[in-house]
Amino acid sequence: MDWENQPPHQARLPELNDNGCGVNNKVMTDEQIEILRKQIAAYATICKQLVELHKSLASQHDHEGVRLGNLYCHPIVTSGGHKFMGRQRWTPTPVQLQILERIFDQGHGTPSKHNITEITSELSQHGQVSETNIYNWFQNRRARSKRKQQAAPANDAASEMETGIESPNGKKTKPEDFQPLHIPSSRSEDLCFQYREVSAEIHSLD
Amino acid sequence: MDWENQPPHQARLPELNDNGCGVNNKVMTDEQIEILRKQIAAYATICKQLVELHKSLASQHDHEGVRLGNLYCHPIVTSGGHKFMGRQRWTPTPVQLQILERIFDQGHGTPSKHNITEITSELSQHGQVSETNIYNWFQNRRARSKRKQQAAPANDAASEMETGIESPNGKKTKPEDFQPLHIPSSRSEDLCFQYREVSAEIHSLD
DNA sequence: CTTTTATGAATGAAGG
DNA sequence: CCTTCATTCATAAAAG
Repeated sequence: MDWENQPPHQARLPELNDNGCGVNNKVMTDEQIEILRKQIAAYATICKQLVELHKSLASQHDHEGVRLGNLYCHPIVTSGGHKFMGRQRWTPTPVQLQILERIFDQGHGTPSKHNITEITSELSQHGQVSETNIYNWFQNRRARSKRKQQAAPANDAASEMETGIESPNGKKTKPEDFQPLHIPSSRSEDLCFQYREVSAEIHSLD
Repeated sequence: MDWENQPPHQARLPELNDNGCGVNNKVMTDEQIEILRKQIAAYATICKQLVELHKSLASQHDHEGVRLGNLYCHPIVTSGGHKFMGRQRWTPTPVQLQILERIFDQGHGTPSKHNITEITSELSQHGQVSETNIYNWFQNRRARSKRKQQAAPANDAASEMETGIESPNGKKTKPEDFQPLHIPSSRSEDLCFQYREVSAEIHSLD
């Protein structure tokens, strides 16, 4: 990695908005904005995939009690007590999450019983998981996705530049409100390809 | 990773929508460009760190589990000293808080949907707030109120409790427990990042 | 400035 | 499906 060694300087963009009017403010066209969005999206993809990679790599070597976050049944036999705290809440690994998201985004809002079984089977290759987990996940995902959609459509051509309001909170400011650029194709096979490409693009950005 | 540490840029032009040249393309201000650039910089940083992490992981191939499975961390790069992330959480004003507390104490254990809207409406007169904020507030308030009650008298009645690992010390468990060891590499506490962060970043692009 | 605490928000699971 | 709860995560605010 060497892209972080760039000297500090201001973002320089191709001056294609210089129409000779004497105005020298730097602006971006829709096209440029789109490019930037794609770049960021590409980074998101890479980051996700790298995390997955790490995750699965780690899980290979980590058979021990994983610290927080990971599933782990506390077989702590209720020693002499009548209360056992089975701290056990499934936490999808990044790999599993990606798969789930993909399936969810593929439109099929119908996770039928059979599909659940299939999905569970697939996810099991990346970590402990049960059908109930999958069922719940889709249930929650759908409900929350829906709930988010119902809010914050009141965003017209408002520009926060002039308002002076520091709060980005218009209505419901949730990260998942809309996904206009929810990652371009998350095919994990394209990692290397995307990696190189983005690297190059980043350089051109500066 | 220093290239994002740049001095305040010089050209700032708040208004640049129409320069009178008849060109009607959408444009971005320097500030907006700066935001985008920093977002990309953040991704670059993350990717770089992840790659390094991966390298060190790979080098110590069959080592003991390098718990990077559940990377937990704070900021997703704090550059320049600007808050460019849209990750801002709502903080009730004293007035709002007072109103909320009053409503909560009024016994209404039922902050139903309609009430939420009403309350939100009222609080909006005292500051920016959303229904989700209110919903969360009551949710948290109830949960924590409950937990506090069950923790208070548990001080001397601990005789019944087993010597289990879990030690409900009353309040919250110490977060320090979660970082027994991280990667055996340098500055390991800096290269954590969470999936959620990336998601938020991406979505905040809009 | 660093560490700790308080609390807004995210989410898996349970109930209806 | 929808609501509610419990637990955890992340961060603004407070403490040192």
